[in-house]
Amino acid sequence: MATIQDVAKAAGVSPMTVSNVINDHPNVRPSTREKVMEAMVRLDYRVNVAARNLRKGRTGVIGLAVPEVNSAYYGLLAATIITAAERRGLRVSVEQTASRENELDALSLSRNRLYDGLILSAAGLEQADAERLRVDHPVVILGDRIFGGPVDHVAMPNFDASREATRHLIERGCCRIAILCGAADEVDTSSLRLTGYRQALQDAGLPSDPALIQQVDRLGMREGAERAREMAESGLDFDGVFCVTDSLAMGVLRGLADVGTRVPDQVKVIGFDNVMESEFLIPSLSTVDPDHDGMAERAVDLLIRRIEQTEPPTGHQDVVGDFSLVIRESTGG
Amino acid sequence: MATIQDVAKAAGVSPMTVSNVINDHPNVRPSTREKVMEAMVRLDYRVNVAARNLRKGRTGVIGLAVPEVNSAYYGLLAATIITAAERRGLRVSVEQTASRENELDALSLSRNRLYDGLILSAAGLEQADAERLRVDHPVVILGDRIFGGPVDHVAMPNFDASREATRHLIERGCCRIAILCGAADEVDTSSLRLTGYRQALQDAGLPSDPALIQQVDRLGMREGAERAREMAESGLDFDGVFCVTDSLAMGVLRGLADVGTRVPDQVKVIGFDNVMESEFLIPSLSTVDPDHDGMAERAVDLLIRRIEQTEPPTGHQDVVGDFSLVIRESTGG
DNA sequence: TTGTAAGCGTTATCAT
DNA sequence: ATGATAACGCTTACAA
Repeated sequence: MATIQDVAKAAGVSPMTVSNVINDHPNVRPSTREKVMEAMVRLDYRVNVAARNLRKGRTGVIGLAVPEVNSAYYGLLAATIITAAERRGLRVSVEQTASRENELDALSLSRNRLYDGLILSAAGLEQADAERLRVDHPVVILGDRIFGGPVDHVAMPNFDASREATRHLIERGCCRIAILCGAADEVDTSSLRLTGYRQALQDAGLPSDPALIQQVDRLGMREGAERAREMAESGLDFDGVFCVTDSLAMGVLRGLADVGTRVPDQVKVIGFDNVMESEFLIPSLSTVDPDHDGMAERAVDLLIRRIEQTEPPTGHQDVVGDFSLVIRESTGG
Repeated sequence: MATIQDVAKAAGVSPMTVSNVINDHPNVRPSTREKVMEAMVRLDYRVNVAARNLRKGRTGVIGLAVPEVNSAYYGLLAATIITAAERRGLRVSVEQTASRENELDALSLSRNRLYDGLILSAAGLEQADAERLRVDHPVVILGDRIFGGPVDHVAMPNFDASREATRHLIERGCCRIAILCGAADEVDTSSLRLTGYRQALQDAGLPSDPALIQQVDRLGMREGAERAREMAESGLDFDGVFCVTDSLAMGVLRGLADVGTRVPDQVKVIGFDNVMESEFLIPSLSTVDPDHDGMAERAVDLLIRRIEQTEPPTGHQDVVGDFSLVIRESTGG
């Protein structure tokens, strides 16, 4: 493995000149550059990134930590962040955290030094963990469980969007609307969306029946399908379902089909995320379309700001994204 | 940012002793360890990974480069590889390549030094690029365009599985079976699967009608839906479709629904990949279920072998994975 | 059991 | 325009 020294020797110049050639510094005579280039090719020289990182204290790579990589939503999130970062000349490296402990690990600087900064999409962290976010390293949190923490934060428009989604079901004539969400024990995605749902019911003067609040362990397709079947088979009376994620909604569509319930005729279904798949489902899925691009852009911008500033972090931002509703067949087109 | 030196000073020992504590070396007196630990906590010491990498030449992280992160198949692939690597004590960092050029970049040692090795899921590389794979760095290729190259290689059972999938359609009574694949100009996923399809037709004594070979630009849902509509609207006579990916198949199901064609009654559809979603589609999707776990295990094993061996690489392996068929509603259950 | 010295490969600074 | 020197933070080899 050739080093800068080897190239320098081969080209008959100093290591510094080789470095200048590599980094496109201006003051290199064309003939010298030529010689060096030739030597680099001949020796098949590759820069040692570890050494460069050590010296520069920068890698040009940011980390993105997500709870799972095999999920429609996080896949979309990753793609969006990668695009936004690319525009700013940064590469992205995606890691799966899978557990709350791993989320905290991802934060720990020890793992972190490979990246100039970290975008952490946290599902498991709670307000109680907020203090542990006080790291002297650029971090932006994507998620809903932590506000006003010692860290920049980009969140979904959970309340407003859920209210709109529920209102849409009401406008389409639903009056027994169920919500499918996770255990909403504290401030998290599910509880925020549940609040929006409740508000919409109240706005419309509809009663809120606890039996219609359906909580599942995971927000995945399987859980959605199982619960939908149970709801139908138990004789629960409902004519609309607001699912707090599109994955849940995909499952619900399937579960309702299993028991012969027609969507949207008998029950209307709306999701949240506007995942790529939702457009192609049968029936196609009405859903909340968060401004993924805008939020990704914002998250990357915030992170870059922290990366480039030298003073200790201060004035942390809480950004809430935009959204719109996409109406498709599952609520009657 | 505290360094080992700072900790050493604070604890009244040498940097080496601190290093020994960090790395759990045996010969450290408990009382010394105590002192050092205390100093580390007090100074909030974190090891600088860049420096350690430079010195050790190892990172404990392997890279996984995929064409796109927002795709059901690559999401599944990433999750499977991560699981397999975790079992072997390695962390995985996922990167999106998006283009053939980026795939070659990912290979280039310059990017690569951040990882102990790279698993490259190559979509764009061709046999012509094989020589460029001759890198003195651990690499395992996942994909179908390169065989017998200077690199370990894990491939899907493309031919056999496609033949089985097509045969299944024939057994279910289809005799005008279309295939939806990418431009099959050379050795790649699409052409291998196309060959299996042709073989199955021939096995059954069915004619192979060129009009039934439908090539699309991308193997995504949108392309599947558009092409299915075109096929139906153009009056093409077909009663079965073998899609070379589940994403294509998802689109086809949607496209056929758009034009009022019933699946599986009028047309049967089978996919390839057994992506998470396929179980929950309406109708649920019959598909080839490759042995994802086995292949991931194999890829990680091969990579580790290369990482741990010091001699120049030799005896490269071409591994082909296992598969089974999953029969669901889209071919009549 | 602990410490010293040297070097991993690169680049910033300053000198020539 | 080019080069000498030192330093980034860590660990291996060896000495004490």
